[in-house]
Amino acid sequence: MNGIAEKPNGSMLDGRELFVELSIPTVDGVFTAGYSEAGLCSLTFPQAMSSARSSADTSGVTAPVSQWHRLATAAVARALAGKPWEELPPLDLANGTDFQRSVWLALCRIRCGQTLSYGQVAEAIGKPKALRAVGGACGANPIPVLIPCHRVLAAGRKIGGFSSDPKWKRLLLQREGVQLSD
DNA sequence: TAAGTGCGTCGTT
DNA sequence: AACGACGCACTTA
Repeated sequence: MNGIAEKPNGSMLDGRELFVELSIPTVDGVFTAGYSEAGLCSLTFPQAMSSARSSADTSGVTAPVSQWHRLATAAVARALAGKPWEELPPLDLANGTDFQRSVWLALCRIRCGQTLSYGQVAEAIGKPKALRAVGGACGANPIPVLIPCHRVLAAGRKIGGFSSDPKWKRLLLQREGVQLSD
């Protein structure tokens, strides 16, 4: 399934824009990473209907993309092991609104094994009353796992929501040694 | 206690 | 104008 593809947000390529999808095989299934000319722009969890394709074949992509993909692949492996990663490729967050970007950046500052509540994230970006909108921005996170939206819990250390299967949120938190109240 | 209802709040569609 | 990956106060059982 590697190669040129449609962007996750549905917008078609305009011919000037680069977008490639490469697979990231892991112990928990095959993730899919999307790259633009600016960096990593999407990451999706293994699909229920997993494709037979399992190798990350970077032949035919530009040098920066293959380097970014090495970094992303290593980082995802570390994340799934519940450990902090060394380095990330540049993240292309151009899709998001200013508000969403401010939330996603705040999430990137939460360390492995540490969690914040939606309210605390809202405070961190200087909009203490926008806690509900923070949930919306988490749901719009184009790069889950590496932009660790799973480290945002509801008040009282309850699990809170998760756009894709909540089992991933529980799994990631458990691997990081985070204890939930429910 | 546990579970359910109502409402303030605000970014997004 | 309606809808949430929220949080709190306030019923009910």
